[in-house]
Amino acid sequence: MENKIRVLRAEKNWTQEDLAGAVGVSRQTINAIEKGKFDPSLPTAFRIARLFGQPIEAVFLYGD
Amino acid sequence: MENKIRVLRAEKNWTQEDLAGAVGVSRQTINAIEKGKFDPSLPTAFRIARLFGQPIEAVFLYGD
DNA sequence: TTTACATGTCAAGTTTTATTAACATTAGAA
DNA sequence: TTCTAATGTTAATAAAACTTGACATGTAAA
Repeated sequence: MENKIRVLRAEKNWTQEDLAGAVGVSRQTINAIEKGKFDPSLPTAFRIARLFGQPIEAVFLYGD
Repeated sequence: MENKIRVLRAEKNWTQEDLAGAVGVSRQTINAIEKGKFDPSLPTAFRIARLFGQPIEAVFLYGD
Protein backbone atom coordinates (compact mmCIF):
# COMPACT_ATOMS: atom_id res chain seq x y z
CA MET A 1 0.00 0.00 0.00
CA GLU A 2 1.29 3.42 -0.94
CA ASN A 3 1.32 6.30 1.51
CA LYS A 4 2.09 10.01 1.67
CA ILE A 5 3.93 9.99 4.96
CA ARG A 6 7.27 11.16 3.59
CA VAL A 7 5.72 14.26 1.99
CA LEU A 8 3.51 15.10 4.95
CA ARG A 9 6.45 14.65 7.28
CA ALA A 10 8.61 16.94 5.13
CA GLU A 11 5.90 19.61 5.25
CA LYS A 12 6.10 19.55 9.02
CA ASN A 13 9.91 19.31 9.10
CA TRP A 14 9.66 16.19 11.22
CA THR A 15 12.27 13.45 11.32
CA GLN A 16 11.23 9.81 11.30
CA GLU A 17 12.14 9.77 14.97
CA ASP A 18 9.93 12.80 15.70
CA LEU A 19 7.00 11.11 14.03
CA ALA A 20 7.74 7.78 15.72
CA GLY A 21 7.70 9.48 19.12
CA ALA A 22 4.43 11.27 18.41
CA VAL A 23 2.78 8.12 17.05
CA GLY A 24 4.13 5.88 19.78
CA VAL A 25 6.06 3.39 17.62
CA SER A 26 9.75 2.87 16.93
CA ARG A 27 11.76 4.81 14.35
CA GLN A 28 12.33 1.58 12.43
CA THR A 29 8.58 1.03 12.24
CA ILE A 30 8.03 4.47 10.69
CA ASN A 31 10.85 3.84 8.26
CA ALA A 32 9.42 0.45 7.26
CA ILE A 33 5.88 1.83 6.79
CA GLU A 34 7.20 4.81 4.83
CA LYS A 35 9.14 2.50 2.53
CA GLY A 36 6.16 0.17 2.11
CA LYS A 37 7.76 -2.81 3.84
CA PHE A 38 4.48 -3.44 5.67
CA ASP A 39 1.20 -1.75 6.47
CA PRO A 40 0.58 -0.14 9.85
CA SER A 41 -2.07 -1.57 12.17
CA LEU A 42 -5.39 0.28 12.08
CA PRO A 43 -4.75 2.11 15.40
CA THR A 44 -1.32 3.20 14.17
CA ALA A 45 -2.82 4.38 10.88
CA PHE A 46 -5.40 6.43 12.82
CA ARG A 47 -2.68 8.08 14.93
CA ILE A 48 -0.53 8.90 11.91
CA ALA A 49 -3.45 10.36 9.95
CA ARG A 50 -4.58 12.46 12.91
CA LEU A 51 -1.10 13.88 13.46
CA PHE A 52 -1.20 15.16 9.90
CA GLY A 53 -4.81 16.35 10.22
CA GLN A 54 -5.85 14.10 7.36
CA PRO A 55 -8.36 11.27 6.89
CA ILE A 56 -6.76 7.84 6.64
CA GLU A 57 -7.68 7.66 2.95
CA ALA A 58 -5.60 10.79 2.28
CA VAL A 59 -2.50 9.31 3.88
CA PHE A 60 -2.79 5.66 2.85
CA LEU A 61 -3.75 4.72 -0.70
CA TYR A 62 -5.30 1.30 -0.98
CA GLY A 63 -5.80 -0.61 -4.19
CA ASP A 64 -8.56 0.92 -6.39
CA MET B 1 -11.90 0.25 18.97
CA GLU B 2 -15.62 0.59 18.34
CA ASN B 3 -17.15 -0.01 14.94
CA LYS B 4 -20.46 0.22 13.12
CA ILE B 5 -20.19 -3.02 11.20
CA ARG B 6 -23.18 -4.68 12.81
CA VAL B 7 -25.51 -1.81 11.91
CA LEU B 8 -24.14 -1.38 8.37
CA ARG B 9 -24.38 -5.12 7.83
CA ALA B 10 -27.99 -5.13 9.05
CA GLU B 11 -28.84 -2.33 6.62
CA LYS B 12 -27.61 -4.52 3.78
CA ASN B 13 -29.19 -7.70 5.18
CA TRP B 14 -25.84 -9.43 5.08
CA THR B 15 -24.83 -12.26 7.37
CA GLN B 16 -21.36 -12.33 8.92
CA GLU B 17 -20.55 -15.04 6.40
CA ASP B 18 -21.73 -12.87 3.47
CA LEU B 19 -19.51 -10.03 4.63
CA ALA B 20 -16.58 -12.37 5.31
CA GLY B 21 -16.81 -13.71 1.76
CA ALA B 22 -16.97 -10.23 0.26
CA VAL B 23 -14.07 -8.98 2.39
CA GLY B 24 -11.97 -12.09 1.90
CA VAL B 25 -11.60 -13.14 5.53
CA SER B 26 -13.17 -15.88 7.64
CA ARG B 27 -16.54 -15.62 9.35
CA GLN B 28 -14.82 -15.89 12.73
CA THR B 29 -12.65 -12.90 11.86
CA ILE B 30 -15.71 -10.75 11.07
CA ASN B 31 -17.34 -11.90 14.29
CA ALA B 32 -14.24 -11.07 16.33
CA ILE B 33 -13.85 -7.62 14.74
CA GLU B 34 -17.55 -6.88 15.15
CA LYS B 35 -17.37 -7.81 18.83
CA GLY B 36 -14.20 -5.77 19.35
CA LYS B 37 -11.96 -8.73 20.14
CA PHE B 38 -9.28 -7.21 17.91
CA ASP B 39 -8.83 -4.54 15.26
CA PRO B 40 -8.68 -5.46 11.58
CA SER B 41 -5.49 -4.90 9.61
CA LEU B 42 -5.44 -1.68 7.57
CA PRO B 43 -6.12 -3.49 4.26
CA THR B 44 -9.04 -5.36 5.82
CA ALA B 45 -10.42 -2.10 7.23
CA PHE B 46 -10.20 -0.52 3.76
CA ARG B 47 -12.11 -3.42 2.18
CA ILE B 48 -14.83 -3.37 4.84
CA ALA B 49 -15.30 0.40 4.59
CA ARG B 50 -15.45 0.28 0.79
CA LEU B 51 -18.07 -2.47 0.82
CA PHE B 52 -20.28 -0.18 2.86
CA GLY B 53 -19.43 2.87 0.74
CA GLN B 54 -18.07 4.67 3.79
CA PRO B 55 -14.75 6.24 4.79
CA ILE B 56 -12.80 4.21 7.35
CA GLU B 57 -13.49 6.86 9.99
CA ALA B 58 -17.24 6.33 9.57
CA VAL B 59 -16.97 2.59 10.18
CA PHE B 60 -14.23 2.44 12.81
CA LEU B 61 -14.23 4.88 15.73
CA TYR B 62 -10.81 5.42 17.22
CA GLY B 63 -10.21 7.13 20.52
CA ASP B 64 -12.23 10.20 21.56
C1' DT C 1 38.06 16.00 6.42
C1' DT C 2 35.65 15.25 10.49
C1' DT C 3 31.51 15.55 13.22
C1' DA C 4 26.72 15.02 13.77
C1' DC C 5 22.28 13.85 12.56
C1' DA C 6 19.01 11.45 9.54
C1' DT C 7 17.96 7.47 7.16
C1' DG C 8 18.44 2.51 5.61
C1' DT C 9 18.65 -2.24 6.86
C1' DC C 10 19.13 -6.70 9.23
C1' DA C 11 18.43 -10.23 12.78
C1' DA C 12 15.90 -12.12 16.45
C1' DG C 13 12.27 -11.88 19.41
C1' DT C 14 7.25 -10.53 21.03
C1' DT C 15 2.50 -9.26 20.19
C1' DT C 16 -1.42 -8.90 17.31
C1' DT C 17 -4.24 -10.32 13.48
C1' DA C 18 -6.19 -14.06 11.00
C1' DT C 19 -6.77 -18.96 9.98
C1' DT C 20 -9.30 -23.69 10.30
C1' DA C 21 -12.01 -26.72 12.83
C1' DA C 22 -15.04 -27.82 16.20
C1' DC C 23 -18.86 -27.22 19.10
C1' DA C 24 -22.41 -24.27 21.92
C1' DT C 25 -26.13 -20.98 21.85
C1' DT C 26 -29.80 -18.17 19.96
C1' DA C 27 -33.84 -17.07 17.18
C1' DG C 28 -37.16 -17.96 13.91
C1' DA C 29 -39.78 -20.89 10.71
C1' DA C 30 -42.21 -25.14 9.92
C1' DT D 1 -41.37 -28.67 19.67
C1' DT D 2 -38.11 -29.55 16.07
C1' DC D 3 -35.19 -28.07 12.39
C1' DT D 4 -32.19 -24.79 10.52
C1' DA D 5 -29.53 -20.64 9.82
C1' DA D 6 -26.93 -17.27 12.22
C1' DT D 7 -24.03 -16.09 15.73
C1' DG D 8 -20.79 -16.89 19.75
C1' DT D 9 -16.64 -18.92 21.42
C1' DT D 10 -12.46 -21.66 22.02
C1' DA D 11 -8.04 -24.00 20.77
C1' DA D 12 -4.13 -24.44 18.02
C1' DT D 13 -1.59 -22.55 14.42
C1' DA D 14 0.23 -19.28 10.91
C1' DA D 15 1.22 -14.74 9.28
C1' DA D 16 1.87 -9.90 9.87
C1' DA D 17 3.05 -5.88 12.74
C1' DC D 18 6.21 -4.13 15.84
C1' DT D 19 10.20 -4.28 19.12
C1' DT D 20 15.26 -3.58 20.50
C1' DG D 21 19.88 -3.39 19.19
C1' DA D 22 23.35 -2.91 16.10
C1' DC D 23 25.69 -1.15 12.29
C1' DA D 24 26.04 0.96 7.46
C1' DT D 25 25.25 4.91 4.48
C1' DG D 26 24.05 9.60 3.17
C1' DT D 27 24.25 14.47 3.70
C1' DA D 28 25.40 18.78 5.24
C1' DA D 29 27.78 21.87 8.22
C1' DA D 30 32.05 23.13 10.94
